[in-house]
Amino acid sequence: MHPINSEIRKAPDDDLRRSILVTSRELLVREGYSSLSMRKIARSIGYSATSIYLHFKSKDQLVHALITEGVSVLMKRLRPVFDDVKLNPKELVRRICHEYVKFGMNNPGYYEIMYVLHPETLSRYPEDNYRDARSLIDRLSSVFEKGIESGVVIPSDPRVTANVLWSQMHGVVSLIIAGRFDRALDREVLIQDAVDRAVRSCFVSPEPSLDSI
Amino acid sequence: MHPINSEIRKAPDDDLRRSILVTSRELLVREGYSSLSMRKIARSIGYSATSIYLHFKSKDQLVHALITEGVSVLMKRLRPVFDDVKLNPKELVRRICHEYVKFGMNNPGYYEIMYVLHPETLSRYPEDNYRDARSLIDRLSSVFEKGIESGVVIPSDPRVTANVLWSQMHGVVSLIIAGRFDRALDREVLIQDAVDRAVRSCFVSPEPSLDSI
DNA sequence: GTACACTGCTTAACACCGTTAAGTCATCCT
DNA sequence: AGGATGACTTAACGGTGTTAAGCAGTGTAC
Repeated sequence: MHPINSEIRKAPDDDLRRSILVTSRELLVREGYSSLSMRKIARSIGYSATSIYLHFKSKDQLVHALITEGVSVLMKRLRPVFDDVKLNPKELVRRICHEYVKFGMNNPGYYEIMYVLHPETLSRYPEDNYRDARSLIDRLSSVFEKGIESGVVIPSDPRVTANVLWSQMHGVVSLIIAGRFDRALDREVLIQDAVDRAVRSCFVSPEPSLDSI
Repeated sequence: MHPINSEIRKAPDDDLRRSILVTSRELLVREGYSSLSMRKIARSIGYSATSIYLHFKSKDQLVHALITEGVSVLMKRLRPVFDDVKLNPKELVRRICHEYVKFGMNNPGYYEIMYVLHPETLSRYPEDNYRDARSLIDRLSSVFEKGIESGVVIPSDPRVTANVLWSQMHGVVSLIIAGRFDRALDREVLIQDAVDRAVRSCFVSPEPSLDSI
């Protein structure tokens, strides 16, 4: 009960844990994952670096907690779209894609730890924490499944379709975040084209030749 | 002229530079970028860590050299496909996609430093070294350009098309390398579907309705 | 033939990093 | 009062990239 700057004492509750999370989130959002260090976090909250280990077993586990936060932010953006009953499948998928990309653009720090980080860094990320991220893919799959039944989606394994769609969106997002595209290209045009292409590759094209019968 | 293990003297030429490159390439390929350290490289070649700085201004610059290597390996795989005059545009693009993905699968270490690494790590990568990578996109663009002229490619900005195609392939490759897909999904099916979709989204579909006129 | 500069490499050090072990001090319980 | 507990600390280990300074041979100039 005596933090490094001993003037102020914290309440006995585990709000140290909370302030670790808050501060590391700020650091992540502001300066990116590469400059997220235990010591820097500790310095920011006025505790010693080792005190973080009282609440998180390792840096990995702290990052896992941040990933969980990021996933829930993303879900908060996507859920209303999934739940919008007024949307036809095609519009739904299009909106999902745009929301996903927008999340990446607005939260590169979160995006990085969620989807870009090297596998060894997040080894043993608890399966439970993947549940939300996976449920995202599952909901997308079921949209495709129904779409196939009603004939608007090109028949294919809906789970494969969902995952490939995801990978397509991940492609644009990660390359934009990494600053890999030619600067002469308009980012918005790129995104629009990628989404258009992705949606088009899933849904049957409106066939004017059908009503010729 | 007295390496750390002073039994053997190197020839006076700059083959220390070469052996740094060889060793770091091996380390990169064998253990991935995350465990590529100056000290480890130095240990492997029997020199002190600081001797690397006599040939490379920084780790970044060493990585840049490795990136250049990687790009040339990739180009070696793609060039014959681009130059294969027997291929129609659609088959050409399909083969290019498959070669690109195969390169990523076979060289995750290279792929990582070439396309995944965080932007700040490779800040100030000399523009010249991008030339090859960019020429790749340029050649793809011109394939699309000609394809549009001859009516087999869906009209759109060819440069945008090429970049989006690239991003789609990057999506699958990077997610596979990062081990992010559900393990239940077959990797090959995923790749095949992604490539099919990508190609389909660029080329006009064979229209059976045309000959009904 | 000796003095000097140069080259190619070294060791020492700095400021970071994640993480573990051991210690300290206030509070609570008996 | 005294011991246990809990919350936090400092010290340390081994790792990182990088810089500064030093050292030993070689080549050149006088």
